[in-house]
Amino acid sequence: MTILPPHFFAQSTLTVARALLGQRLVRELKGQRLSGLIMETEAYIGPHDTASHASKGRTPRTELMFGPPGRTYIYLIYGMYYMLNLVTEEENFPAAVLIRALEPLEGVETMQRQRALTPTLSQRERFTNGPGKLCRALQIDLSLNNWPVSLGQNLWLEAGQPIPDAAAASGPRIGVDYAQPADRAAPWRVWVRDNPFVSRR
DNA sequence: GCAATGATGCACT
DNA sequence: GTGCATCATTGCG
Repeated sequence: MTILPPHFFAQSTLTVARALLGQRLVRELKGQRLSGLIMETEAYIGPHDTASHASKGRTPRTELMFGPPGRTYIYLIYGMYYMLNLVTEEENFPAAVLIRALEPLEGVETMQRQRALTPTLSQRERFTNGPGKLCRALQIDLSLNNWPVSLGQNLWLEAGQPIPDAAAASGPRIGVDYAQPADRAAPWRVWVRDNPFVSRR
């Protein structure tokens, strides 16, 4: 079992977004392992990407995106969902990868319980197929903000299942209609083709 | 099947 | 006061 090291996240953001597909995200909760393989990510790159929070400049909230790679950037959206990002590239260049979907592997019943799903929504495909949903399922909140993910505690990544190029797809990001047209159209969302755990079924 | 909508807290003008 | 890197439910047909 190999924990992804800090220099993995120091690469270009698109490289990291692609390389994260198939890697295993692990959450340790009260001694129990919850984990899943990453099936979908999105890249937010640099100070001029108007889809990125960092395009507004350095603020207390976006400061982490300007920080060193290999840490989390987590924020609350719509008053109720957390988003999990991993900071990439060198310090002072604001960039991160949003984790959008997982295939749940370990702790599936715990994830289901934390999502408090009704029976009609109890398929495994629905537990973690969206950025807000996976944070709820893995109990990821602001207490994990700015967390170094190479320590192998609380939250980390392990080498998973390599995804061949033929199985990887890319396209425009989701939920960024407020961005400039060029940024809205940039194919910076990456996912595993025909995978049932990807968001927006 | 789909589109429309309400929930809900906080960063930022 | 405005606007979110979302999701589950409702109301259609």
